Amino acid sequence: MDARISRSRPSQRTPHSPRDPERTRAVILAAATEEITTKGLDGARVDEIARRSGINKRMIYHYFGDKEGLYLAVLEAAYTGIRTAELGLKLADKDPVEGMRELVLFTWQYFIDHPEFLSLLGTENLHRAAYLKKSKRIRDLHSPLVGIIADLLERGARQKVFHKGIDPVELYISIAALGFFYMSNRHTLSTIFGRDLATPANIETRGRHIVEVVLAYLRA
Amino acid sequence: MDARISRSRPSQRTPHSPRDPERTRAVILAAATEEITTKGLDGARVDEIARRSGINKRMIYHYFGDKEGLYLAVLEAAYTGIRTAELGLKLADKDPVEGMRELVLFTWQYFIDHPEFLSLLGTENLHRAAYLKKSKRIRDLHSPLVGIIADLLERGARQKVFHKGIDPVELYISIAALGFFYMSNRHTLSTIFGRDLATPANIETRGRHIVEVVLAYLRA
DNA sequence: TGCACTTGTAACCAATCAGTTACTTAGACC
DNA sequence: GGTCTAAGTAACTGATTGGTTACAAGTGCA
Repeated sequence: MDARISRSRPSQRTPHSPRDPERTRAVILAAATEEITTKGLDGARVDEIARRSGINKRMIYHYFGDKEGLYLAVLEAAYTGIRTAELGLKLADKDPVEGMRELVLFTWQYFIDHPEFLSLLGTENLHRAAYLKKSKRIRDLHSPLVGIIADLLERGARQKVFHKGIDPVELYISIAALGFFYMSNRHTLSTIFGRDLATPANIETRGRHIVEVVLAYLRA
Repeated sequence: MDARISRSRPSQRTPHSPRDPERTRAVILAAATEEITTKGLDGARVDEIARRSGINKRMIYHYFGDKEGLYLAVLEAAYTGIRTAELGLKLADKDPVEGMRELVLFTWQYFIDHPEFLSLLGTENLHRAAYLKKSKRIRDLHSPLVGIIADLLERGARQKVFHKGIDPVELYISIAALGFFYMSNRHTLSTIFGRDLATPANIETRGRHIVEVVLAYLRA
């Protein structure tokens, strides 16, 4: 969770001055993200978010309107976070195979580093994306990955290292799926298989496996 | 949802006689599954389960103890359902490639037919598998798929159609992942990509894609 | 028949929770 | 320094919700 303290004057002058709306907002958002991704939207308690953040409940309603507004802010921050990270990927002039490997590992690493994003998507899908549909902000936040994938596929096909006719969206979903499912379902899977999937060694192994699967599929 | 009316006398004689504990239990369980998989454990309302099933709340507590007991019964029924279906797969003497194709499509089809199972796993993972860990019944219900996969992998490697050294658990997770993620996250994915992933045509396409990905990975 | 147990109903209760109100304090601008 | 507005607190409220109680009626069996 990134408190994302901006360059506004109060936050910089005194990191914890009595009056600092931006900091207050950020602290509430961080606590809400933690609470909601841990317990789901219905399990999350506004009182608990107030307690954890050390900020009065009144302020939560002041800044976010209601519980739904707070959830939407958490959801928007999460999507903004991944889209921002995705923009850091510069694969336009990389070898297609190496570029694809990098993209797959980037996606995998993002899921490892941001389990709260996985939980949030789980919650949102339980609600049939009702809140996501409400947020024009998020819907306009297109992922650059599909475009990057399409470019890599095209160049790879021209160089005859990838086969032709691969749908970039279908591929993107598969790349995400191979990592997402492993991490988001690690608790039930670990229990059923009697092995902890979240150890560094197993996570490392999984990363190599995902790359292998994807590259094998692409191969000409 | 399968009411699973047993061979007990009352249920058979009069399908809807005033006294029929097994039917009552089954009806409650069906309504609870619907409610819990639709709204999650915390979003589910016991009163609503009573209303939907047409059975008094008192009876729910009589048969299942409390809300948690009811949830556990739903979870156990869901796992029993998939394990039972898996036992129907007889691939011991099939060609490895054809057997694997059949196994992949079986898994995919199961997810299509049982969206409630996907939601339930989502809910359970949000709770870090706390309830699954409590249920010895479920933990003892081993999936035969890992064994079937191990057998197919071994025979495929001997026939030189699959490469060697593939971990059956890692592969099982990937097979499940490629279908699970697509279906369980279809609401957010459909919204983000602006195309309905759940149309029969798209589901059909996805099934072919999953088979391709898995078989390409296995290839010697 | 009568007794014990199971199935079932409706009304109730204590706790919880999202959201509000009345009030205080700090700073900004004149 | 006085006034206006935003930031902040604590206590409250109405509705909901998991769970209970008191009670009725059907069933099996001695």
